[in-house]
Amino acid sequence: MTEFAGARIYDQLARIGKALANPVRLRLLDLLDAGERSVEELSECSEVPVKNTSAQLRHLLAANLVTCRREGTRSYYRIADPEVSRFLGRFADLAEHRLADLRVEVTAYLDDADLEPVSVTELRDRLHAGGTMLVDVRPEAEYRAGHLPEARSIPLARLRDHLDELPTDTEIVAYCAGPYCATSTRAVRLLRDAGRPARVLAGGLTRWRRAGNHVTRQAGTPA
Amino acid sequence: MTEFAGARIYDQLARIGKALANPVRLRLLDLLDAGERSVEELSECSEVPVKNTSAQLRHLLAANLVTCRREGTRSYYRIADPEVSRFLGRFADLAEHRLADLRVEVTAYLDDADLEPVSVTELRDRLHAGGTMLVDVRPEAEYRAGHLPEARSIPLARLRDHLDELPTDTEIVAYCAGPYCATSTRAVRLLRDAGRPARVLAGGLTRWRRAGNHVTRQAGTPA
DNA sequence: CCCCTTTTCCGCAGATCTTTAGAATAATCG
DNA sequence: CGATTATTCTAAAGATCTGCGGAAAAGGGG
Repeated sequence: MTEFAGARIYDQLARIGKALANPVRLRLLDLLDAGERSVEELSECSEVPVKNTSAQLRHLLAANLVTCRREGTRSYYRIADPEVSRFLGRFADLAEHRLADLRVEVTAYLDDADLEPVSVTELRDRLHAGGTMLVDVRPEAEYRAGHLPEARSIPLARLRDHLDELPTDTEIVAYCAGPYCATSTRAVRLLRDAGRPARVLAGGLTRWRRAGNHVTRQAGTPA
Repeated sequence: MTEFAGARIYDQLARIGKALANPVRLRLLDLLDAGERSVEELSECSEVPVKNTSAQLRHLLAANLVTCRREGTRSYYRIADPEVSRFLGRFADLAEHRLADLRVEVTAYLDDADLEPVSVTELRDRLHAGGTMLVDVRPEAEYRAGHLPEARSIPLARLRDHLDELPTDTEIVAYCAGPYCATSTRAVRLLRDAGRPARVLAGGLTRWRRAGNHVTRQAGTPA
């Protein structure tokens, strides 16, 4: 009746939808959103067998959401385009907005209400004003792949050994990968137990990036 | 490694993705984006059997993307939230941006390059300035469900009979449902053959709405 | 109450997607 | 050139989704 194009156009649209229809692929996209990764790294981070990771990455490649670059014996994947990155943020926003279950899962998992999360804008103001120490508590490899300006890398696993290097009078803000990552929450609990005034960055690196802020890459890491 | 929430959070996200992973569902969402519809209307417009339409609508309902309202013996579905509508636009933008195949399909199907499509912003300026006649060429039922301000309804099927009411000196802009709808293209060809200076509105009602412009609803049609 | 319309539920056959094992490829290093 | 490592390809079992026939709700209207 409305004389729409045949199924073909909607088949094409559905290719993008299908790419987003699987939890493993969404997880991989979120990981890639933080920076380029090899298959093995992705597999390790997502706790999905390498073969399966590779298979799902091929789906994402087919949907043109990621690109692949070979270097020696390994393949590095990355988000194809900043447009995709922006879209992922909107996708997550919609999901959070529409799915009550998701909100429940997130708050139950993160459980950071008492840690006084710092918003991205508030953090930016604080960094500008000075007097705040910013700590990246992710594994060092992730820090190298891209981190907040002025952030110091102290992976959660090594945090306890570096306590004496942290001030007791300056506020510490810890962050990790993304909005569904609990590493920074754990870090802040540890810091508070050690008497440090610490808070988490709400939404982690992902939300920082999505707000359009700059991310520092280690020299040598390809742009 | 990164201590992400278990699969649960990504399972929830994937619920939205799955809803977008099927061409029929995407088509239904596009139809609903133009206004509330009953199952039967949707079935007719999308050329999908009623049973199947109903089944797919239940999926969308489960994903919380649409809502349902019963009136007498029939069910009316609609987009759950303007947020969803906005998201659909972004989804289509991403698809068009990333999928070369989609662009090919669209241009091959619409084939309106020679019809000098008018952009939404240009149309708004023209309406403001006056001297442009705006015609809605969709079936009358769709016009009633929601149309552009100042638009006159002349369904494509009846256009030939109403030619004498159309000016020969004022530019006519015709529009239909959405970016993948060819009704307005046909209407403009017909008008041009009849010596009228006509152009199509690029993206139709859908793009007009997505640009945040007002849509007029007939009295009696529930908001 | 029965009949009619519209929509939904049930269930099954066929298609598609996911996961993983095993083989193949591709690059690197002795 | 053979051994090694990282990744992809192939294939197949299992899970999930889709489309549709038949039947059941749920609301009118006579």
